[in-house]
Amino acid sequence: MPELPEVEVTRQGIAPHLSQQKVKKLIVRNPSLRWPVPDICHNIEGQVIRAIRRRAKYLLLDTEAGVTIVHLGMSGSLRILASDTPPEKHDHIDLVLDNGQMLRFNDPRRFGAWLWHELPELTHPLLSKLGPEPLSDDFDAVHLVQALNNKTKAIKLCLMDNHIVVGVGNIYANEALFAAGIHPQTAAGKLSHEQLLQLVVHVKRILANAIKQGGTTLKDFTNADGKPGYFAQKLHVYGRGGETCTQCGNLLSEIKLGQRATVFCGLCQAKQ
DNA sequence: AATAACACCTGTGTGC
DNA sequence: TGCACACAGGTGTTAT
Repeated sequence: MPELPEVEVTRQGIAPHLSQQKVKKLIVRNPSLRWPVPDICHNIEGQVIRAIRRRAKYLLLDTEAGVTIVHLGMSGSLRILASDTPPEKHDHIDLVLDNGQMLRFNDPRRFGAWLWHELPELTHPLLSKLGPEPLSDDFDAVHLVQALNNKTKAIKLCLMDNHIVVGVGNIYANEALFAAGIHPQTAAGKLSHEQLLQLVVHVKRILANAIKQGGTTLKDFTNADGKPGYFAQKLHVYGRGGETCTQCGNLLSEIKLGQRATVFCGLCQAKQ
């Protein structure tokens, strides 16, 4: 479900409900997520949630005692509900607040994660080696030139590599490459400075726009209030293999890159 | 060191 | 209707 825009929309949705609220109880109904939910996560009980941050696709709940780290994986979602709402299928975790509400974590595929870290700094192994945030000034053409220098890997795979830039998943990698007119299989190190500049501009524009639209709802993404996102109406290539290019009318090609569906226009994104 | 493939898991859609 | 199979928004781990 979630790429960076969906995670950010979730953060914005839950933050007002959680901020400065005291946690009464953490209920872990099914601890077998991507990693077993550690018992130490219960350290959040009795704590006040000071801030709700996002780093890459991780959500961070800050307290005096430590940080809860949440990842939604492929199919996870968070909802704010009344704390007496009966759990349904795949409702694995409830963070129950003192005020009668709770944060409920649902994840059918269980690729998501719920972890605990003692320090407010982002020193957790999952967070310490991440590349820059795509919407920050640290993500620019200079950074990409340096990070992609001499790389033979396909540019699309590099865009989706968290060491190079975080938060760009399969949907937005396809969309950004189309917008920048770059063939997804191009060796990353072969791109010109101008092409990398274009890529930076479009990654930022598309992600920012998707956040503004409430994220992309393909099948089941909803925000914390249960509302869908509307960015799917703006997708130019993702999920449109075999259909016509919105730019030139050519039929869009579909291939696999890193076992992920990759859609592009052979004319607008000509190979180098 | 860099790249490619695999793994985790459930739900859904397709074709027979 | 049932079954087998491919595929899905992610990413750490293992193999090459």
